[in-house]
Amino acid sequence: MAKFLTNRDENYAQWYNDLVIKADLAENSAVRGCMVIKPYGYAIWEKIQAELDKMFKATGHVNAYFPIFIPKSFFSKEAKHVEGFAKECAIVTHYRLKKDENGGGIIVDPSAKLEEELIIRPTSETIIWNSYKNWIHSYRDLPILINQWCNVVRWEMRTRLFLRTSEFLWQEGHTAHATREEAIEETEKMINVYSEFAQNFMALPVIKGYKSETERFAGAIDTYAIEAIMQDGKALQAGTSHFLGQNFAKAFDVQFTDKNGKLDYVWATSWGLSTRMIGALIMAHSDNKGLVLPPRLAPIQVIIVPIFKNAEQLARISETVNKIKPDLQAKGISVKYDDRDNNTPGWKYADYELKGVPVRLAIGPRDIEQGTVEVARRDTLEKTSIPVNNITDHILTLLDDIQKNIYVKAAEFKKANTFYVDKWDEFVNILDNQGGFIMAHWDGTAETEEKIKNETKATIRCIPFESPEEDGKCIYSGKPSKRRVLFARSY
RNA sequence: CGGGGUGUGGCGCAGUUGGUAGCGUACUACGUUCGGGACGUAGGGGCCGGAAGUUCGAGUCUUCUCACCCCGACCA
Repeated sequence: MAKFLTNRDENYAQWYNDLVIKADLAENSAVRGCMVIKPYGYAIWEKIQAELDKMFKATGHVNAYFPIFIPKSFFSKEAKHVEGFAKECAIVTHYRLKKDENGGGIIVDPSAKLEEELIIRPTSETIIWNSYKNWIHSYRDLPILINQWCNVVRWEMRTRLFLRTSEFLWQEGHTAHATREEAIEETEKMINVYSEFAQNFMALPVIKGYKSETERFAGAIDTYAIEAIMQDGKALQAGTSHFLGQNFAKAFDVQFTDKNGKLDYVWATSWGLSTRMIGALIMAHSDNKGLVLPPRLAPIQVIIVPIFKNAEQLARISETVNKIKPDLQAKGISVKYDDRDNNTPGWKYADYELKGVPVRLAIGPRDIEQGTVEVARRDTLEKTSIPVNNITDHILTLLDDIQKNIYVKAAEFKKANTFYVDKWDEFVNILDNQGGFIMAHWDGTAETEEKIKNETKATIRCIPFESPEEDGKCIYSGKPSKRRVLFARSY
């Protein structure tokens, strides 16, 4: 058994941390709160980027790049926005170092103080809308549908690999529209893109919904989010899409002339998804043997392990591998052949299981004799012997099966851990003892939301789009409510 | 910023009443192994986070300091 991993059921947080390190996804860096994303972890991010980027392009978006530095004055133009981010900003105040006259070291040159400090972007609405001001004059300039892939910095007090780091990678879309309706449509479109991505690629079932006013993005009129459940019953916000109204247009004075020659402020949206998704991927599917990656995001989909006693045997096995590997690759499957002789097959099995490679092929002398390949799937750990001549087709369907199975498993987990609760005792009891998603009535006030948060650490994750209207009473205050909202403790 | 903890070969750890550093693992070489994390033999690698002090002598005692981790408040 996984003697190198902390047991998931004994210490979930430690299991997660161990897994990130042992699977070689990332490590802590010399800079507090910042991680080094190692090649295997970055390869997952590249997969996420590639798929999302395709989806963005397919919905009419283009990529661009804006500066990492934002003049301090830009930030204060939108009141709620600055309020929301002020407490976690990194600020550049100088642009030069010099030798310390008193010691051997190097100090900040006091004479190189910036006229205006620069904020390292925690998000780019301000710098982008400052540009949009110059780009937009007429309704003919709209819509602008731009995305950028970049890093952002939010000076968090406590950090965890992938889930919350001071610097993280993400994409942020920033769109500008002529009408309120169009902007809302865009906001909805993008939360749907995220939701489809989560379900189809990450094998992660999510709940789409509105954020309550207190949980809303700083500066947004409305925030839509997708929320996923992790194996410890906690919720993880996996992506957000914001309807910004005319807030940023007004803050940056971005007006356009409409078809009737009338001047109006531009309508905006923004939406983002970050490297945090890798954390979600890990926490949603993995087990005590290590990662379980959905095939569609796995950097290596098929690993081939030869079993050999000597060079001649390896040569014969390699002959077979050299036939099947190109076939698999021709079908777009990423395959690695691990013919290193410094580890035993057993060691390699354990290692690739730790790394979550969906399918493992083992080929030994016995297989060569019988014309078979041993196929092992990571999700169920089942092993079967398959004739070598139809291995490609078998693996193609197997990868699909695994993708589906991981999704179904996660969906069943979500269902089994979603509770419809009407009594406060039960609400508290579930949170304390098993966790999970709780669908309960809420009176719609920030006061009640705050009280529930203080007493249980549970927050309103979202007001689900698909929550049907039903008469009920607030779980906390007993006041009337029209629909259930999603409560959970969260990351 | 509050509470707790840890700093000793790359990693994980031990180190007794103070006596001049050891184990596991990883690494290197050779040999035997190889169908679920192999084994043997031989090697290389550490001024014990930093500073000051006590002492004939400090990984160990004292004081100060730095860093990191975990739990809370803040957050994608």
